[in-house]
Amino acid sequence: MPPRVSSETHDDRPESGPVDPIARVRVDLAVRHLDRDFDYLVPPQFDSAAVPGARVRVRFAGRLRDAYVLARLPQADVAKPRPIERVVDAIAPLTTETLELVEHTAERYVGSFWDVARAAVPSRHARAEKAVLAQADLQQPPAEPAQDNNDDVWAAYHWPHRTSGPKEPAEPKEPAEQTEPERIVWSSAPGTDFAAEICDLVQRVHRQGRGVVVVVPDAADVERVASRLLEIFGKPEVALLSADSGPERRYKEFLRARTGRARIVVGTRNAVFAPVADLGAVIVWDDGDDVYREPHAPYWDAREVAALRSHLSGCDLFVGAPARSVATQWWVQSKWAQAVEPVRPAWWHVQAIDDREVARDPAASSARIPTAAWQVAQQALAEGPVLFQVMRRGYVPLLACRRCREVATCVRADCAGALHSTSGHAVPSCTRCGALAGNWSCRNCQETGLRAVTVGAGRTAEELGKAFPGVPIVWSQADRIVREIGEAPAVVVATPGAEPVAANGYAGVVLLDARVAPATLTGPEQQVRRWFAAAAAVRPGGRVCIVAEPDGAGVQALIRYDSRWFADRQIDERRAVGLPPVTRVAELTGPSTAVAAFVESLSVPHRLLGPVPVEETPDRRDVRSFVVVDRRRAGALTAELAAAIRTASTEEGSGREVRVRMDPRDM
DNA sequence: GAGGGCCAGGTA
DNA sequence: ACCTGGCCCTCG
Repeated sequence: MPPRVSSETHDDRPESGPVDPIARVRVDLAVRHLDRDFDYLVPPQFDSAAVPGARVRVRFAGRLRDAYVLARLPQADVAKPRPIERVVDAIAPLTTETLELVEHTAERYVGSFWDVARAAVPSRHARAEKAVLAQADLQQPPAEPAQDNNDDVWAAYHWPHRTSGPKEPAEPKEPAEQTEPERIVWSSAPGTDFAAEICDLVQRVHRQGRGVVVVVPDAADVERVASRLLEIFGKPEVALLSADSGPERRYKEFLRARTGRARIVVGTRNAVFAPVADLGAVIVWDDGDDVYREPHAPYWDAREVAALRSHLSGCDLFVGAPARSVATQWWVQSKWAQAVEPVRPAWWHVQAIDDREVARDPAASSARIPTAAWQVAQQALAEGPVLFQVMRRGYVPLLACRRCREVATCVRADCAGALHSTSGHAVPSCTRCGALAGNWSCRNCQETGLRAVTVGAGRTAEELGKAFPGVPIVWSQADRIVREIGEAPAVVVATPGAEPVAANGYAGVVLLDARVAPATLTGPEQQVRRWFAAAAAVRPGGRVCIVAEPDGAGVQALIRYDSRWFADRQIDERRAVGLPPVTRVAELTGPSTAVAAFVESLSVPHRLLGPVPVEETPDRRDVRSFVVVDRRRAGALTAELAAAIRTASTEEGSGREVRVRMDPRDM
């Protein structure tokens, strides 16, 4: 990042026209080699509005384009800069702090400034801006926050530097004071409420008079955390940034944060960039969730952006999750962050049922649910609701030939989609084209009978309903999610992430489909994360049962309630094979010659994995390669890849089709 | 990416 | 002397 002169350093210049008459801008152009600085002249009428972080219209190569002002300078690096045409907003969307964050994020992920800025700033809405400006006069002083955290929400944790709770500064920090930011990762103790913990952290930051950003996986979590915060701080102090609130509302909330009216921001992924002045802390909840990876280029990761923000701005960072992620445990190992460990309560008990015995269990009424698990559920149901976690949604998501066990495919010759069945009496149908498979016969052996390969939540719910007559059955999965249930006994069947919140916790939790670990890099970590998320929803004294071999590392971690230990083991394994987070990785996808040319251009010492063909693009012959480097060389790697992208952008050929993804969550 | 300048080679 | 096409460079 080139050093930049800020306007503040030139206050002592003579009073002749605007002090720094030049705006260094980044223009919104779809071409990567033009993602660099250009200087424009600021006419006097725009002097006060064209500040760093402001959006302006400029003439570039003869056409009007949007641009962000990065800095104001006394001199341009060209003889005759063109003037800025106009300033777009009454309120500059970015602060100097978020501007810097956007730039560094683009650099880290080998992306363009505008691709990141588009994620950081919601689409402009003039009416929303007008409304926020109109509120300026009738702004009342913030209400005194209600103090209702008498009971210590951290009672079940070991904090590193005191008996409980984050450090409490005696007096508000001086802005100039350079104290080492506090970086904390915590994993939930069983039966605790993450929303209460987050609220406590927010209150501590707020008491210092500083702003705070809370990032959670989805809109439902925003709702859950915000409802508590609104109760404590009142509506004006809290801004909600989630995609499903509509463009006007969203931009309004964004500007309430930007103008300092709301000092607390709660939102999804993109909120990690929220322009909060005098930011005291960023709080991220459940960083292991894949939704933190932006699906569009340059594929930034909100957890890493939060870390970058803490690094750049010196704000505190709190990352919590039901289970320690490998990434945050790496922070702990490298002393970048400190861990807050849950204290395993005396009542914690996990029964692991070896599924090798399930097959031999004559009393098991389902091949999947051993007798011991039925008994656990039966006992717990006398006390309250019981959660069954299953991996697959639907009824029977995958069918196969009864005789030869070949996966059953669509009856239409031109469609090779797999068959599934949506209920006990429905005709199987194709998952791809929807065609009914009433007259199916096996392509391999002509058999017409089908058998279930996997069992979904629906079928499990049906089986459990028969087993526990009179007990209400709740079936929750992504497309038919149930958010909350009461404290009455109920059988709850849910897929990971769709577990309803039980009013008083679950009396029992049964983890099914736990036998096979997915064979991907982060598969075991994801699996453990799902188990902990469900198991931690058990109420004190409740029972947890997992159908898996008890000697697996993940199951052992659950039994000991020690996800940190599991993450440490994962890091050991990654270290042995030289994979992230011990190393850093760039994933290159595109036409094989172009990917090869990119790799060829690298001078940084690296290890190459691949290329392997990409299955997702059957129409094209794309390949994927992974460039693995020592962590210390990651900066050199991103710089060289950025140079390769710029070069390819000016050239003919397929180089422009190469996609770079830094540090993918899975490989 | 798109427009403009510039040189090469062809045409009146 | 003038047109045309292709290449490459710049764009502030």
